[in-house]
Amino acid sequence: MVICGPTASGKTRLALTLDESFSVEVVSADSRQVYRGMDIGTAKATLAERQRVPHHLLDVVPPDQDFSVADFVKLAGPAITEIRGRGRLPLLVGGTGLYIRALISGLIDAPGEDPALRQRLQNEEFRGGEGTLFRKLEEVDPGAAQAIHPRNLVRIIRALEVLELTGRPMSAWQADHRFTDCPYRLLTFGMNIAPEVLQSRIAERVGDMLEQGLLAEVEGLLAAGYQSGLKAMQTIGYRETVAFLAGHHTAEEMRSEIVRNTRRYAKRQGTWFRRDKSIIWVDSLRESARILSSIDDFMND
RNA sequence: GCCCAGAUAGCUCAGUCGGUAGAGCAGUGGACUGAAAAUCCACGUGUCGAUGGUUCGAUUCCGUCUCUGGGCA
Repeated sequence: MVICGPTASGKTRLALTLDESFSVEVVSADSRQVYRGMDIGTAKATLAERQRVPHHLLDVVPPDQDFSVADFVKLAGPAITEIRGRGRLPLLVGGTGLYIRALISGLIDAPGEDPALRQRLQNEEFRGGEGTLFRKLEEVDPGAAQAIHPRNLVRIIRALEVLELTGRPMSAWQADHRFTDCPYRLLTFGMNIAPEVLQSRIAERVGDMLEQGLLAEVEGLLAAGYQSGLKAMQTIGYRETVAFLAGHHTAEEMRSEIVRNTRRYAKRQGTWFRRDKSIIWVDSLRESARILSSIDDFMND
């Protein structure tokens, strides 16, 4: 089973509720909760919650180690197999849409990132001026160039990287793949929550994080040598706090920036999940009966 | 009480030598195949403070009023 939805929509709470009726273990599908030491700002399940229900894919790498979708898939697949081996119900819970999709439907079979190559490409764009890499992509992989916006440098670089590493265009890899494999029988719930409710929950959660010591957590990470340039430190809540500690803005600005960035993030998550027509949208507070009966049907089918 | 300056999009403001107006931010929608809490794209009608006047036509000019800021008493 899958529980997806925007941040602060109550996914974890629903997972814990389901544990009362089924014997579940949670597999977290969250690109930030994988980092050790980043607890408050990523709203990780508490230790008490983790004692009640086992959680997987939390705290798997230190913040200075790169982690990607592919790493997630490599770890989550076996975790699910193990849980089923124990006769328990694996519950994939998280807000990182790409991770969920990749676990369910796989990825193209191309190699992972090559930091040196990416740096080289980045430099090429910088020296040649904006649009250099896109023009190159149009030449070497017109299919990918058509699918990628000329200013989306991250994706342009990835497409060029795949071609350079494999000798085969990204668009060709994608044409073969198309997200068709699915080794699982799935029941997917999405957290349905009114925008106004979500907004106030986000503001409330940010307040809680600050109260619980987000500042101290970030100071600790910086003191441990995890610098602000790391991908992990670009996480919402962390980058704004780093900027505050550096004196770039006031405490109040920091708070409202975190809230605003979290809201925008939640919006992007909504866009991602809305596209998935297999999701059963539920209001976890009011529809627990409906959720349980959906699960019942699913189990007995 | 008197003088001056403002009042235009949710906010900050620009502008219309009289022909019903546009930026930034905020916001909304969208894309997404190894950076995904990342990255990227698209979207701007609002009694132009109220009211009377001049005018073919007023958000724009003139009068009065209201509110806000500043100054003088």
